[in-house]
Amino acid sequence: MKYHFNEIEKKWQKYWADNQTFKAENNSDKPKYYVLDMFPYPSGAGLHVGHPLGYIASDIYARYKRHKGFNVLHPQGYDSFGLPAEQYAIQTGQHPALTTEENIKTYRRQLDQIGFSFDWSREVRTSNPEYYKWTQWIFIELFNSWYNINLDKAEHIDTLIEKFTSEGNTNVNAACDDDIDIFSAEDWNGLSSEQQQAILLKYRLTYLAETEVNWCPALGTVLANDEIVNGVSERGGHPVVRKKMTQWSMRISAYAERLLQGLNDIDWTDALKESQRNWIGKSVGATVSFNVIASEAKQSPTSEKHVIDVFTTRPDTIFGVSFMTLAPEHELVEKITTPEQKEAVEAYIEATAKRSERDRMADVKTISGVFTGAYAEHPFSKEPIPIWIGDYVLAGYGTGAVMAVPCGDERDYAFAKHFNIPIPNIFKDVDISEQAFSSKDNVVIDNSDFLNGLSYKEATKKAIEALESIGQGKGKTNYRLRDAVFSRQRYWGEPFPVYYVNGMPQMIDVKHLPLTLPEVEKYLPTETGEPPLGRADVWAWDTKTNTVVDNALIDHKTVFPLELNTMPGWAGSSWYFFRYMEEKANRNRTFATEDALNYWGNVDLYIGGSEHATGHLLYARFWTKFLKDRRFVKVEEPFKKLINQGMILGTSAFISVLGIQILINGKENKNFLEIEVPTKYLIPISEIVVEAHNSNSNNVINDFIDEKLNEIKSKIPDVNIVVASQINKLHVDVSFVNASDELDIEAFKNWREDFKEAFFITEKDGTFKVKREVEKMSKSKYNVVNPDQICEQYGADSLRLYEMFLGPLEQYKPWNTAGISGVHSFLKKLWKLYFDDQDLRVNNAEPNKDSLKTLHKTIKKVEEDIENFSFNTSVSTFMIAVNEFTAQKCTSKAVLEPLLVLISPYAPHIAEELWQALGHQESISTAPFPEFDEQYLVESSKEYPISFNGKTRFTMELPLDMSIEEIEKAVLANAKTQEQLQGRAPKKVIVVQGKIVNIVG
RNA sequence: GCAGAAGUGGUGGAAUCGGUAGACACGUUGGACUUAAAAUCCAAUGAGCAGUAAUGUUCGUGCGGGUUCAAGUCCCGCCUUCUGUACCA
Repeated sequence: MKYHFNEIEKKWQKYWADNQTFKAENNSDKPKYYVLDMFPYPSGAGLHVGHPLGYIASDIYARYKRHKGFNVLHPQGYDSFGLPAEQYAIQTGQHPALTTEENIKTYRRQLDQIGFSFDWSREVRTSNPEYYKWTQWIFIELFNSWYNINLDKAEHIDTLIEKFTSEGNTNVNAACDDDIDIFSAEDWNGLSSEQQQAILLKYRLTYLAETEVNWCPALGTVLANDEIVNGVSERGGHPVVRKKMTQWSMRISAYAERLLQGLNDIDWTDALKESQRNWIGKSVGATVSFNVIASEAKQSPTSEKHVIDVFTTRPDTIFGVSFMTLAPEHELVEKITTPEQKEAVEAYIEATAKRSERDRMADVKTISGVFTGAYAEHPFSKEPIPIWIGDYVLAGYGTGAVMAVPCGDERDYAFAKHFNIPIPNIFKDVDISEQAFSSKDNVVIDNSDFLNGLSYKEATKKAIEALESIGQGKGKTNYRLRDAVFSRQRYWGEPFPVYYVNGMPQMIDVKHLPLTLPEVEKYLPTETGEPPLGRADVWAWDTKTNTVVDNALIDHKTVFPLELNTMPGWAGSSWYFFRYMEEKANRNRTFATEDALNYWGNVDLYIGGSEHATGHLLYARFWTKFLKDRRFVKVEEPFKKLINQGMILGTSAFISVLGIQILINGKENKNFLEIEVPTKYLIPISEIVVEAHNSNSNNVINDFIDEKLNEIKSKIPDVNIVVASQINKLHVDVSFVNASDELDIEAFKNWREDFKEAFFITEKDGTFKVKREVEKMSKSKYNVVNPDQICEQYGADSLRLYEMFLGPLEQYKPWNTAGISGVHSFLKKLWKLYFDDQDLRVNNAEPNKDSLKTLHKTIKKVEEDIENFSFNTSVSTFMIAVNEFTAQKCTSKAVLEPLLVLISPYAPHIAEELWQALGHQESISTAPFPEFDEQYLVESSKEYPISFNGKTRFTMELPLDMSIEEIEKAVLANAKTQEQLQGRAPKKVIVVQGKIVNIVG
């Protein structure tokens, strides 16, 4: 019987679906294990071979855990809100829901054919109203919460209102906005409802705030930093302006310390934890307030006093301050700039506005800045300090202002040198004539009044105390992590369950949710710059009927306007892993029942790309911590163990094309003197010929040009002919290239009309070689490989094995379809162990010693590999095992049956088929994993490598229990040893029992 | 600039604890089977030198040093590539 993989794979995929083989139980005696893949976005292009890499790895692990007796939850679903569907809708008018539905169908078909053990009964889609109802509910709960720093957790807003009512806010220690005034209980109780709401908004975990955004009026939308190039939009090149917009924000900063500390308790890679730590960016230091000295020109009795607040990690260097730098966008710049400097400052601000934030951050070589003409007063020495602006200071970071200490900071030093600003030295016995001294170790502060002679630590403490005593600063821990903007001016996202009464946001009660997306006629922003929901005619909230009603009914008494923004992509993906815990039947009552949440706890293994390091993975941790504070879930961290998979790159194929252009009397003329002569030739050249040409060892190309030239000259004598030639590289579709890098010329000609008639310079044997290069897989590079074709040609089991065989999971590696024949023939060899041409050849023969040894070393290795996520090496191990069993002519069921269980996580279809052939009625999926037994691997002797000065010369088989002395004796007695030594006496003989013998001398 | 990861044959990679570098594959070459092709099977395959051969021998894990009986692996200094990025004050 032959290995008909297509039939086998279809058969078992159907079996698994029909029998719900991989359905997870919420009640089970087995221990639980939750394996999750990062949420896929169903894009229109479908899957390419790079996408399933992580899914295959997690599937192997999930299947392995089932063999190990676990109740495994391995769900899948779609992060189905998103920009591509919306863009497509804008272009075609097709509703994003329809596009999304189509894309999901393709995804599902493609995923099914790879044979994943997903529990599809638990599928979620973020764009389904029954799902986003609960996303809206979480938003409302965030709105109804504040962060109590004393208890270090979020609480319901009612407890805050209670405090305000009884004692005001003097004793409230909350994560809140900076601009909060102190008020008493009486003050609070005397406020109007609107005033109270406005204050509460400053405390809520989600709140409305003015945020500066990159606004592109032409596109009517907000752009990300990297969508802006040289101050204009990447798409279309439209101008972009900085604009303040009122948007929803999430007070993630309240959780900064817990997000940081939580990293210590989770099993993630150090690299990933490090990037989250850097993102959170904790720094300990102090805030210092510098009073601006009112300039004479601006001095007037009414002019307000300006204060510049800075944060510094080095308050010990306060006496080293010789200037201050403000971000050009800093709000004080305009107020303090003197008339003389006005022009220069304005020009600088304008120039800065054109630079992207990223540009400003990466460029450290260019030093630029302008003096504002204003001075600040040093808090202690009362000396005037010049205030500069410079684009190395960013408005969004810290306070947007820096106290510059050039002797202790490289950047400040360079700035001071560049602009000839004094560099006072405040470090004892340190030379700062060439560079700044930025170390915190071995510092003795000098020239610093009361800080003289102190170390970094002592001086820092004392400086903070002194600042506090004069009321111009205090110790502070700063985090880089900023609150996350939660509004998007898009259509295809979750609507906010919010309506506005007198400009104040009001939440819709959860019992009236979901608030579903309204229909709009176009998916673009409105002409007045409102988000697409501004186009909806029926988008007002009737508080009497609790329904969405026509906008015409808005009277601001009982019918109010609804929020026009939608939520960002990360809203739905910040809690989906909890939704999977609940079975579909129970999902309408709550986002997940307590029983389900208690049973599954958190995700045991999470696999996905490292691009989510600081986005999704931080937000999901934030929401989990919030949900725990409010007792909706029990776990502090959502993902216990996390592995980043690398990317699969494409192996692009290029052909070299010789372009010849012939100018006759300076003109490109086909009908010169009425003789038709082609003036352009495009000649593809085989890569080997090009290489020979480049190394000057062959002139096929020059000969060809000469030949063409002579051809023309014979037709048109006595004219001035100029020939220009150039060799260019051209991407060709990888599907036209075989394993030996040879191009299918006919297929290529059919693909590219312009080469239909082209002459191809091939090898002597007529083959045409392409050049290969590794690049990102992308449509435009024609190097995309579709898993559909692979499944059809080689089968899903081959695809699964090959993706793993390519290399370590976390590494970036190129795809080359040619290599798949290796794993495919392995599967054929495996099949042949069980079937000959006609029948099953497996019998009940006693397994021989060698076969048992092969089996048990395979069990050991595969188990270790899976536990270490080293899937590539276990594929090699299978190959070795099958090669050995074949050589041993093994037919014993006692060996071949457990082998199937080992292979089943990797190649489940063939394993099921052979398992059934061995007489089993049940699926292999829960068959117990074979037990490793040491006794089969016990060796009595060892092939010792005998090396001389570290170089192995020959091997000797010696008993393992031989003593070191005896080994040394035996080795020295060996004739080959004497030959190596050539009469010399060895200086030393090193014997490592069971490992190696090294003779020195 | 900073941070992280990586660099091993023609290619993907293995060597998990400092102990026989190149497992397992792809590709290539030669052979068997076949009218032929495909498929399959067998053999060789890091580079150089010597030898008819068996074999011997030198070099060899990005580069330069070091530790060690022994280094792809450990230490110091560099180079290159990839990824991320926030001048964090």
